[in-house]
Amino acid sequence: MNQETVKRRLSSEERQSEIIRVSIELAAEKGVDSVTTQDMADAMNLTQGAIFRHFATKDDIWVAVIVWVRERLMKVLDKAAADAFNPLQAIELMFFAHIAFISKHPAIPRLLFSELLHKKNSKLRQLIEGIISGYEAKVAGLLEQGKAKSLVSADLDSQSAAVLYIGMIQGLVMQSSIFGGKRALQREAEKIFPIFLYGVRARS
Amino acid sequence: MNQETVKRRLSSEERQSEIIRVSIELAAEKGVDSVTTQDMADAMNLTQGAIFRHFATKDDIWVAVIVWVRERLMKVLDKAAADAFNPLQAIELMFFAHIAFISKHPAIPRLLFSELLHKKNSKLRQLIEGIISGYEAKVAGLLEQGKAKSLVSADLDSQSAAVLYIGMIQGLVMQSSIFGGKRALQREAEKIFPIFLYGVRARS
DNA sequence: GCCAAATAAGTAATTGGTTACTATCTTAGT
DNA sequence: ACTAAGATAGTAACCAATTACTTATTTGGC
Repeated sequence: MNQETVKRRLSSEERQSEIIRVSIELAAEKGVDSVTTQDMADAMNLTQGAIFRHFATKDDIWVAVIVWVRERLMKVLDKAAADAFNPLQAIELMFFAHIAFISKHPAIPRLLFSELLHKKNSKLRQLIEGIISGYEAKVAGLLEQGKAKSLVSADLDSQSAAVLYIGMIQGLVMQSSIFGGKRALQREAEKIFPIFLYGVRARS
Repeated sequence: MNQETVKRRLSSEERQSEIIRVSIELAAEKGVDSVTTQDMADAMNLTQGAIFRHFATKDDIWVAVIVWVRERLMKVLDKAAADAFNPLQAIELMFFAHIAFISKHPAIPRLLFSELLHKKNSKLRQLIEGIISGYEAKVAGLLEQGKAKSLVSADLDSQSAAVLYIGMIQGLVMQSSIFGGKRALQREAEKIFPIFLYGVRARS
């Protein structure tokens, strides 16, 4: 046994982080619903039962994953928006920051936009709903600010535009899931965003 | 036992149709992945084993469901597009026909846009990919026709616009899945489509 | 038109496999 | 030596698929 495969014991906190990490990886590979606790254990050279030293139930793992995603995603989005000179640019920077985030973590959209929603688990459902409706509210708010600065069409329905914004991301994810890898996602994002922009921009 | 509950034997063809029907219903209620053959059997007052007189495997059921959806959806879309006076109107009519179709069969988007894609089952994956890419091609083609008639901006990327179109539907589905029922879906659709339209239309 | 034989739909029970979760024992790290 | 992480070996529930058997429906020869 070399240094690499020596079995070290980690603190529960460290293991929780590792479980969250491998869960996201595995979800990217084979879909959220088909990730088993055995898969997780295998991915970190642990026995299946050991998982339950650190999480009481499997659902708790997904809750922790979603919380992790929320924190990271919000940080990325806020940071991107902070660099903008105007509300419309803030939306643009957020969009491309989100796409870059997805490129790095392909499981994210699958976690937020998929079947997980429809399980009875209300904690998970509530979390995901909170993230998405919060996101929509943020986009809609920026669009309203854009209206005040005459950057955005005055008769635009901001809420609907925010739905279109979210859908744009979903569409891109589906596109790349069907046709290709990460590079395609970035490239397609650059082509699709101007269409959205024309849709919301103040007409001259 | 009254007339209603008398157990009649149905031909395999009839049973297959019934299995497809209840599978779609159940998928709408509890998500595709959590529909069991027992659920199906219960929903049609049959024993679980009897399902396998009519389909060799459970996957074959989902394949049949997707084929059914493809046929119905394509019929609905073609019919809608046929009534249009120009390519842009064709896209609009298709869009609202699709929304109406989803309102009637809420499981449809969940079947096409969900985890089912990511299973190894290549037959299913191929089918769904075919439907979506065919749909995109149809929308992109109409947009190209729109360009020829100067209805659509000449510098529009039709393929990307088609992705946005698909995403618009996904966004609406997610919206209504989170916030509400069918009426909301139709109403939101009417508010969101003009934004897409402004995005692709020829600028004056 | 009748009826026995063939066919096919349905039942009940079971099989083999998977999965989340647990009880008990072991051992690494401090 | 004590504590907490991990191993081992379960259990109960669930699920797709199969088997042996039953019964409804169809069909072909008269």
